[in-house]
Amino acid sequence: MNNYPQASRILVAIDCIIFGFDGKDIKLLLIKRNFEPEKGKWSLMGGFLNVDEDLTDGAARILYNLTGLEDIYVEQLETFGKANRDPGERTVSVVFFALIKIDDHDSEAVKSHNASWITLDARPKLIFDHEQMVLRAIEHLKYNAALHPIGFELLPERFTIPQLQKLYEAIYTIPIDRRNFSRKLLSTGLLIDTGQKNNNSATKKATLYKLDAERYKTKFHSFWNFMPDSMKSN
Amino acid sequence: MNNYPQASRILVAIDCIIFGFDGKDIKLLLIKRNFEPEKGKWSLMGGFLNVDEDLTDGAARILYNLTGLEDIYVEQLETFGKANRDPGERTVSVVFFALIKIDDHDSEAVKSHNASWITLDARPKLIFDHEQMVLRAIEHLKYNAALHPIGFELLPERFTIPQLQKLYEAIYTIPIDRRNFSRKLLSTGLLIDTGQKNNNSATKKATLYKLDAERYKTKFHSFWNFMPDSMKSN
DNA sequence: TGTTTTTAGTGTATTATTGACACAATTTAA
DNA sequence: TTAAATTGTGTCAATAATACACTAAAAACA
Repeated sequence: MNNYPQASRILVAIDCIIFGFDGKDIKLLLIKRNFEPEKGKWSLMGGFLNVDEDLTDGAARILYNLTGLEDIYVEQLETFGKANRDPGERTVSVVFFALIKIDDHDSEAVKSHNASWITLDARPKLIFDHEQMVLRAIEHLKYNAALHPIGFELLPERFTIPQLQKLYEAIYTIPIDRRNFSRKLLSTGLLIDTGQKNNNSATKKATLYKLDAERYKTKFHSFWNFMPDSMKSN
Repeated sequence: MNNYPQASRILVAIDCIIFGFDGKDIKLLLIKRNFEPEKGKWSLMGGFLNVDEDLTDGAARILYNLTGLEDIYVEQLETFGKANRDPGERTVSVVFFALIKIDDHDSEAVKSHNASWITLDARPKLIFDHEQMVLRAIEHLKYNAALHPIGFELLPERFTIPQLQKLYEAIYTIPIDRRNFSRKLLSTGLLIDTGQKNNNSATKKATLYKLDAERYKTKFHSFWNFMPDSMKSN
């Protein structure tokens, strides 16, 4: 069956931007390719869409292969379609944006793909247009973390408000007032006090919170103001 | 040259959501297909990406063919990739979101494509997953028009604040307080008073404004608050 | 044991923004 | 001239954001 005889069939790739947070820096999961083409160079984790596979399933497959995780936070980001973006053959790439809790991933799977967590500002040169994809993903992260509660996806199940603040300071590379930040976050009603305290701390132990899963789901698309207005200046 | 022998080549379609505003209702430019497949049914304007064509050029080509316009506001919206979304052959569709000044389009081109402007809530059943695409586009319009100055793309070069308000009321289907809306819009500094008055009015003539093009360009990505907080409720 | 240092948690005064509403001005038609 | 419709501007109270001060807890160390 061929309803569209004159149209071009094109390779459809999937590339994944995977962000993590180690408590101090935002990190990217990148692979050093031990396969052709471009063997030995750094790139995003990717693959090709199969002809009988849903696009979202393709992204989930690639993410699972690299991280061993099935319940990752994923959004479709943008499709990159410059005619010459892959010198090997015309390929359109659908880029996905993923946030993971950095300690949850399967380190065996990561190792077998020759992948590493790399701090954002220490990232190497990447193949093709992958650097543009990363820039687009950083932009997306900054934009969306200010409006929607996606930051939590980068933190452990239980987290403290100071941890959350360090995350936001890493995303926006600005200092944030501790007291105003705390008030703003607590006023969303998203945080549930677990009654536990953080033991990692060297001094006063901070309260551990978890997400109010119900409220998170139903209010995810409300606009919040997680960042000071100065971030969104005119 | 074939670097990826085992990967699938897939049709890549481009579909365009084209919004207009007639002063009263938000409208969609839809085509009644006079070609196979699905002849006689309604659909979005679309086509296939050529193998040597940039994705954005493909979208511009399709938009130009239908509207005769070259300087349309276009964003890439989302790529739809369910395996069975086109029963004819596996096709991935990249959907573009376009806003046009409804009086600017070439009505000959529109007629020759068998296209019509159709009010949003009077739209017919569409082929394939085009209804989902439209819903996604409406969501995008509502979300982005509240934060960024994209509404102007739907109005003539020179417009009045009451016209602008009617547009926002059509997008969100809520009444907006005239005085607060005016204050909010003027405070953005985006509007330049042309000194002219609108003649269409039956009573008091409203001031015609135009966009401050410089400020529009440089401040486009700032966050604004074009809608009352109640729209973005917790 | 108590003092110092560091980090966490809560409070408050000032300023800016928003929302609700009143009133004056302009234009056409009766 | 008057009435009706619409536009433009102003005010006040409530709310939210910002800048800052103080108290509490925990560990290190004299």
